[in-house]
Amino acid sequence: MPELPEVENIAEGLRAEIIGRGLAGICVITPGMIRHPAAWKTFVSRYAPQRIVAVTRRAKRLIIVLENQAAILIQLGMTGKVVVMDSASPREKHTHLILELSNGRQVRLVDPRRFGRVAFFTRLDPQNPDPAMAAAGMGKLGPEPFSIPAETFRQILHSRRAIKTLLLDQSRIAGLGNIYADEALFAAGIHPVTRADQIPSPQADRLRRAIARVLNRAIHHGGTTILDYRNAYGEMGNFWKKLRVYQRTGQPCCACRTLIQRLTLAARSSHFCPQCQKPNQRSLKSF
DNA sequence: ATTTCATCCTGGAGGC
DNA sequence: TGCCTCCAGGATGAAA
Repeated sequence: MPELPEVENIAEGLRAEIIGRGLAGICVITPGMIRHPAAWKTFVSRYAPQRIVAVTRRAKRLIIVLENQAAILIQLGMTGKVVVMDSASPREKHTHLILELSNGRQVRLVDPRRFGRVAFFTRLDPQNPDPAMAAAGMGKLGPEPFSIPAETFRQILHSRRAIKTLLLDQSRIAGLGNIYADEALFAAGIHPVTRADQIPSPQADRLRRAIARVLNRAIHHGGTTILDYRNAYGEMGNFWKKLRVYQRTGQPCCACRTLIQRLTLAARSSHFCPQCQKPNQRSLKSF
């Protein structure tokens, strides 16, 4: 399940492979994956012969920047992956989009569950992509999780919702998914059901820094591979070896040996150490 | 307005 | 072995 660190690694791998190459053609295999624009066939025919000038990322969205500020956006959803292969190599099942490069290589989007999506832009500012994405109906994104000012973070936590639920809300903070939300909460010693506005500010600041630290470490280790994630070279990430709570239910906590527990919150599993992450009184009452 | 919930979709796991 | 059911959860849009 690609979250921010996985997308960052994919972008990094893609940069070396495709920047400076010409985009010789775009092959849409599954039109249902294209969410924008409705007239995407026009984009495909008109903007295909362009040079790729950059590969960037906004939250979990991968942005391939073309000349004249045209851009292709890929959101990987749960099971999406991007691979670069020779055009002659056999096409994997569930391949939905192929970008043909001028050197005979291909960028392919493979996504068994089709939760991912693709959008084409005739004009998107790589420094400020949010307006174009909003105009495409892609939903608001909160700030990137690195370097959020303490005061901004305090405002984000001003909510009665459980902190875990809040961390997964992309319109509040963009880029966290279930894995790194659990890992950041463990690192900050906060129980997932804790009401966000009941977290004392020293602990809130610990969480703010834990989020950035966990994501940076995951990027450094090539991301986390649970099932499907691969980088642009088809390699698995190594961060799963570093996970402290995620999918470790019943295993001893790395800090205190208490067994990791799991609970369902907002229809998602949360993993936590009941000893290191004590719920406060308010959250106990509301849960 | 805020928050929750069903929905999309396939593959893998476990039960029988 | 094979069939069935359940589960995984990112993002969205409808409903409470």
